[in-house]
Amino acid sequence: MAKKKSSRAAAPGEGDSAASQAIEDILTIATEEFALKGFSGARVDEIAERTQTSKRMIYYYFGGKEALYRAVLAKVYGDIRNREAEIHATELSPVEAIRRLIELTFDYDESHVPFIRLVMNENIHRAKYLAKLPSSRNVNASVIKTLHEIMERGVEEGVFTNELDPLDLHLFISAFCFFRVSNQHTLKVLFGRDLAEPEMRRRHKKMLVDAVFNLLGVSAKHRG
Amino acid sequence: MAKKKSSRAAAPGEGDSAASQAIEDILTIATEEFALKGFSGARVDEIAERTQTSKRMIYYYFGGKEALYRAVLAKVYGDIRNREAEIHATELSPVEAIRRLIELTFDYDESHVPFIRLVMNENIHRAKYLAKLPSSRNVNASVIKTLHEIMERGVEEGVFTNELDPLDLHLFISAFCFFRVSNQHTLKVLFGRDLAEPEMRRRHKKMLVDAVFNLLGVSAKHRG
Amino acid sequence: MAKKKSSRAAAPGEGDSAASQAIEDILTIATEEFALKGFSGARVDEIAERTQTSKRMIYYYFGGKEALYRAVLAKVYGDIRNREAEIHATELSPVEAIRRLIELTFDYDESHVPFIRLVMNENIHRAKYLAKLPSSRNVNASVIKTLHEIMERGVEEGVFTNELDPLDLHLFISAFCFFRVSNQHTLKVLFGRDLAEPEMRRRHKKMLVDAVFNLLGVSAKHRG
Amino acid sequence: MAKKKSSRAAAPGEGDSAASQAIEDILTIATEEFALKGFSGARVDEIAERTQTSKRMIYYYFGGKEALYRAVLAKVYGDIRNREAEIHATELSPVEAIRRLIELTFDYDESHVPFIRLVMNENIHRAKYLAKLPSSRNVNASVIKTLHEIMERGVEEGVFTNELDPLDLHLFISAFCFFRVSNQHTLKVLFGRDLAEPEMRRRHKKMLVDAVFNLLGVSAKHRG
DNA sequence: AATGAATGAGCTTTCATTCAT
DNA sequence: AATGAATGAAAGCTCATTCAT
Repeated sequence: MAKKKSSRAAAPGEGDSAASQAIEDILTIATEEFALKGFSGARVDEIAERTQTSKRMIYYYFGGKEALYRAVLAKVYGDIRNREAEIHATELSPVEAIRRLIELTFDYDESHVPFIRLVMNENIHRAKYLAKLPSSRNVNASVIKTLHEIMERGVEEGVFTNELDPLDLHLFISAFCFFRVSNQHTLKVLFGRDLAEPEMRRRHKKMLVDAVFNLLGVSAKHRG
Repeated sequence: MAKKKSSRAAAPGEGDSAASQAIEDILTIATEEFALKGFSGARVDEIAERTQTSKRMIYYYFGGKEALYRAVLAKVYGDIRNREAEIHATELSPVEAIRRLIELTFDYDESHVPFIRLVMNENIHRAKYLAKLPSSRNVNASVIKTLHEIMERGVEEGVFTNELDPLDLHLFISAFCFFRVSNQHTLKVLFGRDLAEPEMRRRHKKMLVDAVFNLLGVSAKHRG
Repeated sequence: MAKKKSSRAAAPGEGDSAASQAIEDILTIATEEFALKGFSGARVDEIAERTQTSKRMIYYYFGGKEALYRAVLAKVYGDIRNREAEIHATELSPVEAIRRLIELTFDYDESHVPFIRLVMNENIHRAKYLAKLPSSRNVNASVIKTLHEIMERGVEEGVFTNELDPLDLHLFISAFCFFRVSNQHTLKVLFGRDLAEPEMRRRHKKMLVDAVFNLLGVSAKHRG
Repeated sequence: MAKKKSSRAAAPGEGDSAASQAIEDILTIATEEFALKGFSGARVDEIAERTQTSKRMIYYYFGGKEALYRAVLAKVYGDIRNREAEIHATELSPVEAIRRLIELTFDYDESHVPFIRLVMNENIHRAKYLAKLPSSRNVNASVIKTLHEIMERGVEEGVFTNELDPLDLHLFISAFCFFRVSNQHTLKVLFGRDLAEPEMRRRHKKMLVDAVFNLLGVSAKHRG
């Protein structure tokens, strides 16, 4: 890599200097390693080896294994906001917004295995590291707000005939989407079925959408 | 070598000798430690220290850290069968059997946090150790059979107007029950709510039962 | 094996009781293991496992690893006497006696690899254990005496025109016979040749006989 | 990983940095220890203790006990080349070259006990580690070539009237020189004689030279 | 006389981290 | 600002041996 760059400015994390690139590189590899092996299972040596930089740099830039792990956590939790922004709930009918939200969650979880695994790992550690993140508190508040808004509209329009706690609904949706991915390996061993089978995927997605519409009391004719 | 010892000593838990007791003791503590810290995070030293026996004995009885972990895994997965036996599905009406099954799963997961955490840990390790257990394959096959039998009866009696894949339904139920416990810590940090709040527990349980009855097409009058 | 024998007499090592059989069994396996891995490399556990008896019995009968090793050493060094008895030097002409001695040594070493390896191992340990054997001192004295007697006769008869120190000659013969076996593995790696090849064997044997006759000043016509 | 380090660090001994010195230091002590106790008998702790560096450094520089042992092996086998270079066979008459070669081998083996012991140890391990050395194959090929060249010249010049396989002759010479050192301890115990006694040394050396000249068919007048 | 169960001591190895420039 | 070299502490594991009957 570049040895000497005269301008070494840029706030940590956004610049394009050699340093920033190294940081990005480390974060990418670290995300994979922590997701793959968990916090205790991951090895600083191994992360360093897969990186363009040296082990020493990890300490230089991040301070230690835990700090690196926290940086990884902050990154992946930050990425979720992008998902929610994509819903554009206000532009859709309540029914479509819900359907969209579920499908997005379903697909996001399935395609972001490292994120799922990091969350699992956090729970193994009783969210110890997540709790230390300054950004952690309000990360998911927006989902709740979005859900709340959709449900309010649905009730007003008379399509949702059942009121639910937004958090309950969020958990209900998240649980199934998350579990399918998080527990795929034990499920594979126990039942000999791969949850990624396209047919099963489709069935599961539909089942979840149906279940949510049922809970919200959406009549058949309103489901489109 | 150690394998032979292990299989002989740790065998069916009938004995009550001092050895059997020590083994039981080790298994109990090890279950807690592995559940608490995961496989990599748990320390043989620490398990030994909390035990009546010495670290050396763990190697004597089990052969190594991994073998001990596998014994723990075998134990907790074995315990699940007891839960299922408690359902007595055939003695109940289909509706009651389903309700019973859901409530039992809900309660079991909530009251067996170590089991939940061990399963999480297994998934972190891509079910590597579970796959090595000779008993792993048919552990959960019985749930599927039970579910299948209940659903068949429900359809025959005309109370279930919707047919579902038993595995799909099992996953649907498991996901919510499991997720509430497995992800309780990140959820607590993110939403500031404790999922063990009695009110929320009740609401969640009811929500799941409702959702399943909806999926099975059970009319309001048949739900009791 | 037999569990209880009423008569438990017999001095250690010669009787035919169950105990004696067990001792013999242990000695046989121990010889193999010590020859294979050396003193430090051999494992009491492994010896016990390959034995009909238990590890505990090794301590019961022999007292410990070192004592067992010494017993093995005593046994294999004792066996050598049988070799020398087979020479019947006095019944042969000096030339034939020498030839016979060399060929016997050559063949014995080649066919008693464990013995060779135990001697190597002893030298690794600076003959520490051999020195502790009560029988060690006079073990090989007889070879020297035999050689001395043959050479004396040869000189008297005028067939040996050169006088040699019997010990020197013994070492000269032993060295080549021993080395071919003891160093066969490194030689194989270094030169890619297996010293057990029949042709090479024959050549080596002849070379040694020739060399010794030369040293003893045996003229061509007397060599037969 | 460590392999990389090892091969980089322990590489051609040209460097004189602190690291190189530490490596040299470790290698020296390790050579002694492995020669003294064998591979299994030697303790990493003990090597470290006798070293200027720590046990940890041994793993840092070499990667493990086995790797260290292999490095030791590579070093001592490499040193032999220096011996052969000293012969300057081509500058000597065939008779003198042979004499020189024998005397050098005789003296080298006697003054390099650790080397002898390491070779013994390798044979205990069936040359397992030597076989893994990339340099092992052609180490001794040159001796054979040298011998071949000398013998060819001797035959041409009419001083060697007997043809021999160079490898056979090499083994013949090596056997005696090696055995005198390798088996000195058991021989001391068995015969009560120290092979290092100056008189015996001289006699043995002469005996070997004589024996070889005899095998090569060198007449008395050509021996100088 | 015979033995299953237990174990202290010490082994090799690994880990995240910091020194020194 | 950047880094190669070094390391204390502790991890998992193995060994010959002895306890208790």
